[in-house]
Amino acid sequence: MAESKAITTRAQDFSAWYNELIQRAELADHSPVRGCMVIRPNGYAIWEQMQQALDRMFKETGHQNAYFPLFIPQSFLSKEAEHVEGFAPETAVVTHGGGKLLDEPLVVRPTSETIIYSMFAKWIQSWRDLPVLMNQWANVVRWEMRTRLFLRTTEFLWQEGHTAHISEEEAEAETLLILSLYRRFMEEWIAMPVVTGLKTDGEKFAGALRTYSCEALMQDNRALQAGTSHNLGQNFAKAFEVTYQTAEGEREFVWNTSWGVSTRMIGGLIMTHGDDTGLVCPPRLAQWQVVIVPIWRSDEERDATRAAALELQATLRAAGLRVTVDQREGMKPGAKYYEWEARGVPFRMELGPRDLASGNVMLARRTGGKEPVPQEGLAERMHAEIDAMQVALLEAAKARREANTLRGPKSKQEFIDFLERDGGFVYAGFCGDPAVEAEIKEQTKATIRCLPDPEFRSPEAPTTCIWTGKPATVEAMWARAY
RNA sequence: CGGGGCGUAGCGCAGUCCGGUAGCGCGUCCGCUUUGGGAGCGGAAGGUCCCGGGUUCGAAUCCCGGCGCCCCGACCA
Repeated sequence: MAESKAITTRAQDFSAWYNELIQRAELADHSPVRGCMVIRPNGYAIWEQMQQALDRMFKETGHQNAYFPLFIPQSFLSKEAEHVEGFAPETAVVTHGGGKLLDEPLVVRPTSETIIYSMFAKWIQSWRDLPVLMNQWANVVRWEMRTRLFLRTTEFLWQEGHTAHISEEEAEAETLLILSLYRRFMEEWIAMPVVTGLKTDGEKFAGALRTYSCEALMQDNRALQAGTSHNLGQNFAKAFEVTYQTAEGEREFVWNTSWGVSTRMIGGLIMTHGDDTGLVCPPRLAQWQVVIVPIWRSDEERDATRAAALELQATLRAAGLRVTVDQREGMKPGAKYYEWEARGVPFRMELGPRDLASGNVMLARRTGGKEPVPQEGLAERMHAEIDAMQVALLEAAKARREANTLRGPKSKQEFIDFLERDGGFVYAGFCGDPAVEAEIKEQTKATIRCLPDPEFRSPEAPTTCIWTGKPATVEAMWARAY
C-alpha cells in the first residue's frame, strides 16, 4: 500500500523524484504547449512569498517597479552585437497581427534590456536624473531546446532590475549590492547557501561587461545558477544612445546594470530541501506554515476539536502566522499527514480529545520530531520554531555542500574523477585561457560556475592551472550544472 | 535536431506479439459504518483506445503516414 503511494526516491532516480514531487505537491504541471509550465496554486504561493520578500528588499534600496511591454521590435535586439548573438537563436517572433503580416516582426522579450534602455534614452537628460533604479516583474520567453519544470521552461516568471548610473564605479557598486541582496534572500529565505562570484567571459550575459552569479549545489551534486547580476558598462547606452548632460555641460553615456532571479529558484528550493516524502518548504516561504488537523471519534468530539482548532488558528493568525485547518471529513488523519508532508508544510498540529483535555497540541515538524506542546504561549513558541527550522535547513544545506566540495585536487586526474562521479563543487587553479575552459567542459561536462568571491576562496591560493599546469591566474569553481 | 520510451476512463497502467463484448488499481459520486500515520462494505457514473488513411466480415491490436508528450545528448536563467 505505502509502496504504491510513495514517490520514486532520490537515490533511485533523482530526475524522476523531482518530477513526481512536483506533481504530488501540486506545484506545477505541463501545459498543452511544449516546454511551457502551468504554475499551480501551491507553487504560485511560494512564488508570491518570494516576490514579497524580494520586492521589499528592492524598495528598501531605492528601486521602483515599472512595467515594459512584452513585444519588442525585432530591430532593437540587433542593436547590441553580443546581445543579438546571444539571444537571437532563442526568441519567439510574432509576424502577424490582426490577420495581417506586420511591417516589422515583434520579438517576444527574452529579456528587456533593449526596450527599457530605448525608453531610458528618452527619460534621461541630465546628471540630475541619475541614478535611475528600476525593476519589473514580468514573464519572458526563451525557446529552449530542453525544458524542465521550474528549472528551464519556454516561458518563465522573473524580476529584472535595470539601472542607469553616472559612473562605472557606481554601476559596479549597484551590481554588487544586488548580488548581496540575492545572496541574503537565498540564504535567509530559501535557506539555500550560495557561492557568489564572477562569471568567466564565456559564461557571462550576452552584452555585459561583467556578470556575477549565485551558485547553489543541489542534492544530486549539480550546480544551479540561481541569480545573476550584470554590470553592463556602456554597451547598451551606446547602442541606444542613453546619454546625459554633466554639470560641466558635456554629453556622456550612462553606465547600466541589470539583474534577475526567476521561478527557477523554486526548483532550487525543491532540490535543496526536498526529501523522499516530498517537498520541504522553508517556513518563511511557506504558504501555510502550520496545518492543524483535528482528530475525533464521535460527532461531539468532531465539533469540539474543530472549534478548538479554529480558535487556535485565529490565535496564531493574529500573531502573524500563516495557519490553516484541515477540516475535511471522511479522510483519516494519517492520509492528511501524508498529503501535507508531500506539500512541504513545515509544521503540523494534531488536535484531538486527549489534547483538549491536557491543553496541549501534538506538534510535528516536517524535518522530523513530534511532541506535545502546551497551547499556552504557542504563538511565541511557533515563531521560535520557525526561526530554528529556518536556521537548521540552511545549516544542513551548508553542511551537505561542504561535504561535497573538493578544494585543491592534487592532480588533473583527481579533478576529473571527482567530476566524473558527480562529486559536487571543485575549486582549483585556472590559467584563464578560454580554450582550456572549453576543453574542460568538453571532456568533463563541467563548467566554471564562477570565480569565487574572496570569502569563498581557499585559504591558500592555487598556484598552477589544474588542466595545463601553467601558472594559475585565478581560483575557479567547477561543477556540472543545470 | 539525433537516440530511446510512451500515447487506452480524472491519474497510473494491463490488453497489442497471436484481430472477435474495452479491463484493472487509485481517484470521483451516493449510502452506511469509520477517523491519534495512507479506512471498510455496498451501489454508481465515467471511453473519439492520439489523429488520418489502408487491410479485413470485423482493428486498441496488423500496415502506411502524421501529431503530441516524457527521458537521454548538442543551447541556456
